[in-house]
Amino acid sequence: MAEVTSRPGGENLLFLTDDQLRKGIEAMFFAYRGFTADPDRILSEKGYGRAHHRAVHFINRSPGTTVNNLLSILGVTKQSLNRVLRSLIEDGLVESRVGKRDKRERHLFLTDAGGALERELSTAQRDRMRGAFRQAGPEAVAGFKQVLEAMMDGDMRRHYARLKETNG
Amino acid sequence: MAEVTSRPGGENLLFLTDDQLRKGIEAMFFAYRGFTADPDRILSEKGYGRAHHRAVHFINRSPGTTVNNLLSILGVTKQSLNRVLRSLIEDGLVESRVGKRDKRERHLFLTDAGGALERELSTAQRDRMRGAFRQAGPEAVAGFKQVLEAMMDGDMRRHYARLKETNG
DNA sequence: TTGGAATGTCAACAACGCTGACATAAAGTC
DNA sequence: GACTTTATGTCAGCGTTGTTGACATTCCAA
Repeated sequence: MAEVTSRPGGENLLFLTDDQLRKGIEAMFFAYRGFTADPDRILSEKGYGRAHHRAVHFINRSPGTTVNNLLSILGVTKQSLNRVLRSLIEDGLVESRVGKRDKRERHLFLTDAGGALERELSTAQRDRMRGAFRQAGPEAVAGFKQVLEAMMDGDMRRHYARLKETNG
Repeated sequence: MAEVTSRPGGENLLFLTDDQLRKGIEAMFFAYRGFTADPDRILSEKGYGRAHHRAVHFINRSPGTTVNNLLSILGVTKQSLNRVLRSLIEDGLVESRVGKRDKRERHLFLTDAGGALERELSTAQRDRMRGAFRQAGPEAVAGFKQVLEAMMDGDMRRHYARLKETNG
């Protein structure tokens, strides 16, 4: 698989060799560790985990979102999310309000304390991302986002696209 | 944070706004789900998890590696890795050979069956990566790798750099 | 009004991180 | 040879976060 791959168009497809793909896979693995390292440290000090971070992040992004909507974004079962939400509500970081039109629904909001945790976590994660972006430069960042978006499953790409348009 | 940020050099640093960083963070989250989705499906059918995939991947990449080396690559505790290795050895996917020079060490190898599982998993993951790479194009892929490498912790970047030079 | 769909909660279980304590065996040191 | 350190592994136990199953509530449509 080390030969030059080419297509009718004549473009060089060396970047699609198994070896290049393997490097991409390992880069994703190692980079994701860095991506989560800083929030993980903060969370473990407070007795929370990554699932709490994700819930807090997306509630902050879409205040008033329902449990069901959060489920489809996070891609976990409602039972798994429920456990996390319960602890966040008990600790006063998240508020759950019964829906007005549909009383089955619970609308989720961050409290002031929840907002503070969200800022602490997102600041740490943004600092890491900013360092990487600055080091790599704007063209690299554009490519980074293109590849990541192409790697998503359809459902996730839809969620990503919707959130992209929501300024934070 | 919506203003244009600029530096003495005069370059436009709009790509470092909080909003752009937030998009990068969400892209990482959603893309990583896609990245692991296909192997996860295969693994769950066989009663394994992601930890087994990682072990099999890196043993394949560095046949004869020691448990200790694997630990530092994977960044988990020996107890956690041991649980995974034990099941892989019991199931005949991994072979553990006592070191010749240093008999305390165990050198790890994939058996034929282990190699077959590795190929099945890496083929699925490469297919996804290939689709994303092809869709995004070579310049985007170069940027993707630059940003990911800049996002890694120092230890992980060292492991990544060493593996990059090893053809697979 | 009654039955099914949607929504969310509670209980129990599995995978896989973690720490701590301890056993074994080999290497290097005194 | 005795001692210490290093490498590996086991056992026990715990926490987070996935999973499925059972169930209560609410809404809507037949």
